[in-house]
Amino acid sequence: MSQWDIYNKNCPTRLVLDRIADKWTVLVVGALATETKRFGQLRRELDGVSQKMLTQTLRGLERDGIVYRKVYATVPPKVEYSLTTLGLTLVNLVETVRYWSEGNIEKVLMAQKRYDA
Amino acid sequence: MSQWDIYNKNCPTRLVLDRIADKWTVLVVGALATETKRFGQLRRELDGVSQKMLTQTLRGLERDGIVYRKVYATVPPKVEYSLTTLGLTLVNLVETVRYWSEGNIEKVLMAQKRYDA
DNA sequence: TGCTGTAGTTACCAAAAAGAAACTAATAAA
DNA sequence: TTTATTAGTTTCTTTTTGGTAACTACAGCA
Repeated sequence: MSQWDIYNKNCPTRLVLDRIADKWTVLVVGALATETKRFGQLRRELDGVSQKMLTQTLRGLERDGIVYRKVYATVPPKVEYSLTTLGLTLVNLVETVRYWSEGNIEKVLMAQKRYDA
Repeated sequence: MSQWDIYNKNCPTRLVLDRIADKWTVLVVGALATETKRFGQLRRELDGVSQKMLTQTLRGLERDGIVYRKVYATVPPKVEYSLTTLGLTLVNLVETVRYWSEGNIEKVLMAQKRYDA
């Protein structure tokens, strides 16, 4: 039993919850699970993400020590993103989220149909 | 290899991702993991949730077949919420999220301090 | 000479999310 | 007779979010 409690409004763990219970976070961490990738690669992979949202998400993850950002001082710029040790501990979690979503979508869609009727 | 791909913008699994990669969803499912609860109980447990957000979250989860809502036609009203079979398959996932948050908050806070300096 | 490519930042605007407060119904208790 | 109770809904307002477009640097290529 720790001092932290996510059910308490003022507990800082709420901030962590906000970060990882986030669509783009799940997709970014999943995309970086196997290999280092450049900004443009991520942008293309995360279909539908805007440049702004991707930058924001990556900055947040970098700040939280989940993603490592390596900048090459070249022109045109080159920036590589990878998971930190801490970030790697999230991989299992986000893959479970993905598998759950892809594995239960049919049930969810059926439930929605039933509800809407 | 299924027909679903969460990395595709138009894939309906994105909707499921939006639902479960959500702060209140994580907390609600966690709160209902062990027992059926009434609306007011949930409201008190989920510190900081507004009535409106809780209602919205519960409706969404009910629509997706994750939460079951049982209404007693009494006055004052009584409504009980519980997890469906589908909802129960989410319990492990949301508990992992909670444990990760509570277990890594210190590392995250330290990383933030470093980044902000 | 001028166009392309990369990984951003910034400003602006529209849309959506979320908070606050007021209102409901019928019964039981004070 | 008034009041409290429960689980909402509704309206209004504020805040946050997110999208679009414009701008940057400089090397390489036609």
